[in-house]
Amino acid sequence: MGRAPCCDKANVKRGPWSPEEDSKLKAYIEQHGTGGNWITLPQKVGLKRCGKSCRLRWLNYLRPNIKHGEFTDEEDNIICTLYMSIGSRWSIIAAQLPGRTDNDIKNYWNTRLKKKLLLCNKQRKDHRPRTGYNHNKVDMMKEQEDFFATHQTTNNAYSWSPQQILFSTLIAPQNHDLAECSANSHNFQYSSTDQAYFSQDQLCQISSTNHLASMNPVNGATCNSSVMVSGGAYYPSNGVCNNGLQEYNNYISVGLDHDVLNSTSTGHSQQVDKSVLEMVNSSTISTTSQDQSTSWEELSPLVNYPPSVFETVSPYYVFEEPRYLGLLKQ
DNA sequence: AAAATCAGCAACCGCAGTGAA
DNA sequence: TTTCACTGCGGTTGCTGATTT
Repeated sequence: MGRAPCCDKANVKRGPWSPEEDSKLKAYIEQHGTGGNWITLPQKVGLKRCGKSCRLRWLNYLRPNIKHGEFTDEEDNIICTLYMSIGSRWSIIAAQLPGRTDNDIKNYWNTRLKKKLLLCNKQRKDHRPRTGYNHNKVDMMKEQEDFFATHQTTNNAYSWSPQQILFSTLIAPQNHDLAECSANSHNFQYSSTDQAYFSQDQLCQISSTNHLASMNPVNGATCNSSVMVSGGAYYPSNGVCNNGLQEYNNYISVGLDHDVLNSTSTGHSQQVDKSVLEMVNSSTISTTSQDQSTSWEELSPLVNYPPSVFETVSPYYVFEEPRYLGLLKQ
């Protein structure tokens, strides 16, 4: 037996809403509220619309304080940062942008922001050589030194942006008992329970279960603020968690070893992970329903990696030997 | 000027989660 | 404990105006 339809599709109006319908719905809800039941609402209002359609119209267009029009740079940054961290969880992202709807943000990302990012990336590539798998070792050494010079702090803790940490969790192995990579003064471990522990600094514990990555302080670490409302994400910075969004631009850009990513896939439910794997496997990611695509080569430099992941016995070999990441069984 | 293509966005669809009965 | 109505979400579709050929 199939699911009962939410309304009689033959007798409901579809397509764009007329101003009259808008004003009827708006007036009714402002006076009576939704009554907690969208299905019966159209009848009460006197509209030949599906309840779901009414709900959507109200939430995306009619409700008060909806912001339409251009997104600000700050909004762009928030969307990008959260997308890199949690993927296409539009409702969560929308919760961080007052007045914006998930639908708005989704459309904005799919039609404009993604292209904008790619354009930025292209311009950046024009100005500096790309780091990556084939990057020469001297350049990589210099880049790492620059990064650590910028990020290492007095108590020997690095600053991590939330997406650096969360993304590293997303690419963590799911089926391995325990993968570990250690270097310098830092250890970085992944367990098969999809959690990552910072064993050296004992700052945070990450879990990305239930589609939502989150981090919680352990062993006396302090956290001042949460980056994501729903996820309760924290990250360490100088032993204290600050606002990671401000640090979004302080990233180290690295190329991807496709073997590493291919080795991390099975059974992973994270949407970011899924899209990454799609990109890796097909070399392209679909951006719209039309035949437009964005190559992984273009997007990969936009994804940030925690420096520790790339620290190994010899950090300069890490790009050539995925097993050093602890992501492949040896 | 007309046709084709593109871009933006509102709206729809179907699935999963939730809670009441 | 199970069933089912309802809600919310993310992916997709298709319409419309703008731009290009």
